[in-house]
Amino acid sequence: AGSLSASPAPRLDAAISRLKSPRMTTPLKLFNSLTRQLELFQPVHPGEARVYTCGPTVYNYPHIGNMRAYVFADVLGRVLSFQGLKLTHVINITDVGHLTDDADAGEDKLEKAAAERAQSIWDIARHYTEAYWADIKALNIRQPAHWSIATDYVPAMIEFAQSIAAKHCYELDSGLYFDVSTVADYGRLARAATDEGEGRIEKVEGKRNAADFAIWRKTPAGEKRQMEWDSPWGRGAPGWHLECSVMSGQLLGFPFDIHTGGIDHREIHHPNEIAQNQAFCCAGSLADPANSGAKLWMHNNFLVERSGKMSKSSGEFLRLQLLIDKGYHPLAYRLMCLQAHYRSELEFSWDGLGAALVRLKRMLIAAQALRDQAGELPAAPAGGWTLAEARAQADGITMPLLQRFEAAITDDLGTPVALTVVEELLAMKKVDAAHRLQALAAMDAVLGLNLLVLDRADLRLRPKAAVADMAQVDEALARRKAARAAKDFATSDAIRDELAAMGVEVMDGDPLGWEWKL
RNA sequence: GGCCCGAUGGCGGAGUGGUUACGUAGAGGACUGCAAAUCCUCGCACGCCGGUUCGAUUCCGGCUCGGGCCUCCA
Repeated sequence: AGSLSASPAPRLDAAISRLKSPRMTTPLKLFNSLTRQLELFQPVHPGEARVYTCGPTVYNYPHIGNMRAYVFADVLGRVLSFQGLKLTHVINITDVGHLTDDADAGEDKLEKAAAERAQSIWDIARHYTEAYWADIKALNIRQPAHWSIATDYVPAMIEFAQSIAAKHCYELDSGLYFDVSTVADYGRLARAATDEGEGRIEKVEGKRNAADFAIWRKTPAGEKRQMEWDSPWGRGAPGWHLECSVMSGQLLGFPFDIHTGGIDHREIHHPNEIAQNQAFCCAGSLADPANSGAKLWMHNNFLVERSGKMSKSSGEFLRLQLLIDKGYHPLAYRLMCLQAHYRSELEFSWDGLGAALVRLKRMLIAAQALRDQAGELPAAPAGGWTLAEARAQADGITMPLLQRFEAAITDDLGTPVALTVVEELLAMKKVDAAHRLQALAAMDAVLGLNLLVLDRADLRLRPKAAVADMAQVDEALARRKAARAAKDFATSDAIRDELAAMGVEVMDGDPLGWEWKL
């Protein structure tokens, strides 16, 4: 019903204009995967924003495509903070193993990795958690309020499962299963995931519906796993959908504002999470999906490669550390992500990453000039810049730019357009440096490119494959400098070739002097 | 087989019913002993066929091609 009645746009506009008057804040529009529409963000708790982000399963290194999800969630969090909301962000770490093949059998990924490496499963999890956190830091992703570690919540998961078991679950030999027919509107997020039969879901004997999923996985008789817990349904491990429902509910309370994750989760993991939330919530099976757990579900699209989707199972994959080893600053990758809208697929290529690096370099050069010109910036207010504060500091030149920046960023996180506003700001040379620097600080608080902190020289990362050591480079540069001073250009040019062979490019007219060639 | 999405300049990537995205690459200029870097300026596009419209890259339909999910995956 209502499919051809009034489009949502006028209602949205009306709501926006209502909100606009009292405060100066630009209303935030976000795309809700549940309704597949832009919606006005209205916090569950006034003045607050509570966000849950599906985090990594730590049995392997994250690849840069994984990291796109956290760059996206970080920008979302920064925008919410920028709006003056008190942000509580949770990212989970799934250290309970997932299974290697179908949903209900097969090897546990963590157990498998542990066996292959002859290490404890806990060591494996810690190792990859730390690798993930290193990437988070390198990408200038802000620390969430909580990193929720799944294994810390197993008792809570059992409790949760017990509370829904009678009405919504049934037990099989392999575990406790959730009956998706017991909740209203199952699969609304995925759109028509209720179809049965033709799917490729492997049959589990006894399942009532093809889409039913495990809440608790029993350890097969005679086997012993490194990670297993006692439960009313026998020794085993929680199903992975359960983890997110429990941790988000415990740390943020139902209902909370926004749940984020990769677009792949829209089809299976999140519908199942929603079903669990519905079962758990007071209204039980009839609860509206949109009111049971998160109000708003947001999904970032994939980073893709010509060879297809980056996959952990396809062997070699792109790690952030690989980019760094090749001499690309990690924030160039962040910028690459920001250049595209989070809901669009983004094509990865080394050329594209190089383009982002050049762009970042030029932005930094301009930002540095601005810093030199403007001098000390007044300290940022406690808790960082908000829109209201940035506007209070703005003048006739920066105000319109700030407004355009806000318009872009509050339109479902329009980072590509927001970046062009930053560049416009930077290009207005010799005009009102102090105000421009303040505006830049506010904008960078959202984008997180560290434009006020990074030095251009920070981008000069030595590629791992570079053959020359610094002593050699310095020595050659010194010799060349002497030759140039003596106007011995033949020698000078010969040394330049020598340096080029070492992977070093000289730049005489540039304060930096030289650069590694990528 | 089911569900869904996309197709924009060399590459990446926004947006719009009638006018400029932007970045990078490329071209020209300034600077430089030369080159590079930097700065300035400039070209370059809207998959195909219909329809709606005064007008469509933008809306509708079809086609072609590409991709995703349906199995752990951001």
